[in-house]
Amino acid sequence: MQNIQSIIDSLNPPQAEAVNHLQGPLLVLAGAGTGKTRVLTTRLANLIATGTAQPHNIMAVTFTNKAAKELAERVEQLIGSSTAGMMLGTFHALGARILRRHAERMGLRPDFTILDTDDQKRLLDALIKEANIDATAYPARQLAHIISRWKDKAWLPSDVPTAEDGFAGGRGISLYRAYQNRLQALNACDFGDLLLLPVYLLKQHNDILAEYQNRLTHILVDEYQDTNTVQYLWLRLLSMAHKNICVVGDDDQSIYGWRGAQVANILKFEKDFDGAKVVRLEQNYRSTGTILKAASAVISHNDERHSKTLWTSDDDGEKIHVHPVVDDREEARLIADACDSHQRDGGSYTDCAVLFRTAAQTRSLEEQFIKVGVPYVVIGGMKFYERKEIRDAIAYLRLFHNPQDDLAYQRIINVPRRGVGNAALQTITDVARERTMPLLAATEIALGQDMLSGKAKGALTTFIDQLTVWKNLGAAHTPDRLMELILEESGYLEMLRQDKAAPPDETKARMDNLKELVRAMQDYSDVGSFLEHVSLVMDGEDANEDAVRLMTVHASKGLEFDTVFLPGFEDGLFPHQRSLNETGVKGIEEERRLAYVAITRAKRKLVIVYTASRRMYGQFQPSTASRFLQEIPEECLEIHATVGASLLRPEWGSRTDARATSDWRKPAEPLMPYTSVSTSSEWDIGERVFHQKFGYGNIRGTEGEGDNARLTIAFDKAGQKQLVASLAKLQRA
DNA sequence: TGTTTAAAATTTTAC
DNA sequence: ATTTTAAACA
Repeated sequence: MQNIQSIIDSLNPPQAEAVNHLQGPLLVLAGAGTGKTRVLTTRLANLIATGTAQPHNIMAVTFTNKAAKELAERVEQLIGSSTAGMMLGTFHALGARILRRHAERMGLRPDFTILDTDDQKRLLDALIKEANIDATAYPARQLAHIISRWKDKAWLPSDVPTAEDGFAGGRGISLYRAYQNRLQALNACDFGDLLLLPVYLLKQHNDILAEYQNRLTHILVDEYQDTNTVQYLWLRLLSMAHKNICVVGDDDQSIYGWRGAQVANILKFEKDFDGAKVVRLEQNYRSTGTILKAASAVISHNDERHSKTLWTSDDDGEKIHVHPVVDDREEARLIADACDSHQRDGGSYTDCAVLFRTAAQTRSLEEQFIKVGVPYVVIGGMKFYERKEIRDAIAYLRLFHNPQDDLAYQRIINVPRRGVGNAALQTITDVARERTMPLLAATEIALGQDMLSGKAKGALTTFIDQLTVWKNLGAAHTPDRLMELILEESGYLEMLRQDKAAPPDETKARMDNLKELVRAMQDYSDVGSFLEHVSLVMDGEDANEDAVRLMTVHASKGLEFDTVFLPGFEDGLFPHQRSLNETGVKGIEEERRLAYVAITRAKRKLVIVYTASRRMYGQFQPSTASRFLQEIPEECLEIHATVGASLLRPEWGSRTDARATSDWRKPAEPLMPYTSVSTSSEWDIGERVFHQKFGYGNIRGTEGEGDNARLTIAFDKAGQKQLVASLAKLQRA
């Protein structure tokens, strides 16, 4: 074990104060780059080194798997032994662990399946249709989001106030109830349940609560500003008895309000936990003075915050580079070129990160990076486990592991094609419903009673037999070997090989992905633990290759880079239009915190880019500089107006033009802060319109609001159609 | 049942 | 513009 004391001696006074405060509630307000992780790990090590707590007495919770992993590794290094006995992990992972241990009490079996968003959507879609609700007007996505928010508030169906139910005329709650019943029947949980059910478990069973309270005498929470109501209740229940809870966070970096996070949790901590000690970390060790000044200026426009003053002993450093460009193509080229010259100058690609507001911006950047030949990795993009072939393979495993998993059954029963069509599936579904049993069991009944036609009968008999064979082999084989066997014997690999519609390189990529999956499975001793890994550890481990990092601003939280590029710094994109017209000042404040996070990722150099015109939905949209750019003091900035840009927007002028410095940030058109540029909700019943394909028509009805508004239009020639207002490109006739 | 064609949806952020 | 989903067709 390293000498903890010598490490504590190297900390600055507030850091040391936090590390030495081991009993009672503690709030550490840690600004960006102030050594938060260092404090967290050292404090954990100190708990153990001083004998205040044994590893198994400690619960340490983070939000991402990456953070959990880093925490574990660094603590292990400090204490010189494993953290295996510690309750250390993400909220979701720990929730799953608790829930599996006591599954029966919540009406589940310990081997329950964790559904991903796709399964969830599919299930809800079926329920919406069963309830005879128009799925176009009330999409499953939306319901999934609503239910998720309810779960964030720790509401079971019976807890939801009727007034809160705006879905399909107040039918959301009954759909939620039906959904929970289906989940239970499937022996499955969604992500929200991993947080919600443990809270109910602890609330309803005093013996279990007492057990955890006795065991977990010290609780540590990272990113406390991102906790939602369920997580808060969870922490409260567990810490009630001993009050040894230490939370670390930064209200200025709360960017998950849309996921139910309550900034209020961190703002009211001192009230919640009487006598809480508060420590502020304000010395920044990451960024230059200029970057810090810019970030502070931007965030100071927010009202709801613990005010704090970040400072650094570092120099001002380079000014922040601002590049107005013509369009997103030039934007991408500029960034790719800059990364290239950074590398030529002796830097490495890994120093550079491109952070954008929306995932959709990835593509144009990628294209340009490929063209210029700059290596890149997309972090948190299309995740490995979301790929179709991977999900198919996993569906086989799931059905193998949990025969009640109807969703997995539906996914793969006719993949590869076995001749099991709608007719056969309907028969099986009927049997299943009649006898309330899973589809797989129903299939066996249907086969036994000879209810299926020739082709389906043969195919399903073979399939059931195969499953039995795999089941028998399961014990003898390692999971990876079993996976190989299933892929080959089910004919899945053959299907990929035979797929003539797919280009050869894609077929190869799919095969490689499956090989990678098999390889990943080698680390697991049984199918169950692998499936747990799959559902919870979605962030793919990134190789340490020398490549520029591309990611959303959300994905960048907690990271730092020498050089940061911020493309798309435009009103309507960053801040995003959705947040502007939705929640008024709340929305813009969260966007501003997001901008704060983005800026503070940079250690030395920050490059902001915005375009005059951006391709969106396949067509060009004029754009103007972000209002956040105007919140940065001018002395922090250095503007690089290119020739192309000044041609397109003369008012930008050139660098040498004295007027340019004062005018460049003024948008060409007056800002319309809280209204949408699109045609949303401007349409009224009875209006006469023209559509490119359908011709002239009259609006018969409108449904919903904003960009999602749906119009029912009776066209003269084409008949009645339902169109989404923002996509239909309607003109007034 | 499988293939072709046309319409609708996508773009907020993610555990 | 590109991708996904539905429906019409063979």
